[in-house]
Amino acid sequence: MSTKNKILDAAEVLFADKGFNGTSLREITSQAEVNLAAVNYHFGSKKELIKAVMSRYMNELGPRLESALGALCSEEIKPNLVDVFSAFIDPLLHLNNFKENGTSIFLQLLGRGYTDSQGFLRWFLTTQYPEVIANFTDAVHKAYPELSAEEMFWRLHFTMGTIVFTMSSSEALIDIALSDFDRKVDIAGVIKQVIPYVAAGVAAPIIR
Amino acid sequence: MSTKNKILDAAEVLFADKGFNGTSLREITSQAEVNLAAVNYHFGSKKELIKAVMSRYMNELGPRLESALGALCSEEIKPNLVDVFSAFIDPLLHLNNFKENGTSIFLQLLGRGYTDSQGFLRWFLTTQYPEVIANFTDAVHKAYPELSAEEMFWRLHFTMGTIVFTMSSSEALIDIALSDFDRKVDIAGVIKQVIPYVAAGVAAPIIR
DNA sequence: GTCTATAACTAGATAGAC
DNA sequence: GTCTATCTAGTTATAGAC
Repeated sequence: MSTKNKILDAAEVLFADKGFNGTSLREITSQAEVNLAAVNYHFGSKKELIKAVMSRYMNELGPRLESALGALCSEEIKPNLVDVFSAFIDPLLHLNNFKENGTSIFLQLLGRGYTDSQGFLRWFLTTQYPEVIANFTDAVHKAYPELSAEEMFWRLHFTMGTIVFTMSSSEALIDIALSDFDRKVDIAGVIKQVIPYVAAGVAAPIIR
Repeated sequence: MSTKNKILDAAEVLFADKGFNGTSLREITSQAEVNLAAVNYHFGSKKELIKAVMSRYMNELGPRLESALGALCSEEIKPNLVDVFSAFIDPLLHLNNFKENGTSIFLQLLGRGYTDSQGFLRWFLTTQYPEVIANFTDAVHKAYPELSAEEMFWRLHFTMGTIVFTMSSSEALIDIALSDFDRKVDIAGVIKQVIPYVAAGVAAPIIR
């Protein structure tokens, strides 16, 4: 296993857990069992390392998400919103094959990127992967054409917030579900819980 | 104006904007135009300062929220979920009288507290202000008694996520609404947009 | 490519004069 | 209660030997 990958593997777990600001290069390199200087040698800077961590996941997720949403849009019959959100399940869970706890780590990273470092990751995703976002809004529009572009903007953002925030604290939620309700859930279980919620939210009556 | 309050006023804005980890005591004291050592003199540590910032808001919000939710629970007729969530509007907007942009700042701080510093603020709120949470779950239970305690737990967490995440990035959202849709919204407008969404989410059909 | 050593800087916290 | 000066420990990043 290469030094570069050792760094990426250690960094993503620490970033997901403690945020980008909250994780030092020293923690990463000692966890990865490589020399401190290796990060700057292989990636140039901490910021570039963050981009590399996210890109590795996006390159895995993006094509699968595009084809799942694309299939939904090209069907003859109109999809419903639960179908649209359900299209995310397989691509997201596939990240668990790519990497242990990959789904959970990726979604936590996404949440960190939105709140840490004042939205630099939002910029990164929207400029580097705009086709994923376009695919999604197309699918939602097909499922719910009455929704205006502005309403769509608001509701998609609320949905993003729900998912990302839930996943940022998914470990705590899984612990609470076990201790308070004696219910053993994993990340797939959390995703299945959240889909009816966001689908209903997006489909809510429009009040003016 | 006392040094203590000057520090609190400067700290809350910086914390909301850049997170707790992302804000140094040096930034706070220079913004507040007080000496660096004053934070440790008046608050003991950075962590205690964070608690003091949150307490100032919670002490303002808590009683108003309790009476608004209490009124709803003591009514003869069953409230609906939109009423329950709408009970938050006045107490939250009242924070704007207490402090310029108080509503926005408080909700951003809440979001920071959930994601920064590995949930220490969640612990702080649930242990220091449990009656606010109990009031809310009672009101939701009265509006939607079919929801099991476990479903309630999940959906209230999703709701918290939606609100808090939305407010963390409310400035960006308000900018986008203006530039892309020529719509001028303020923080009250964002709250009114989000209520139908979360009410529908909480009221979503239960799938097992 | 990988290492040690260290530069250059920033963090939170404190001792002690006033 | 407020200041300066400083301590200790942390940070990212780099120069240069191997």
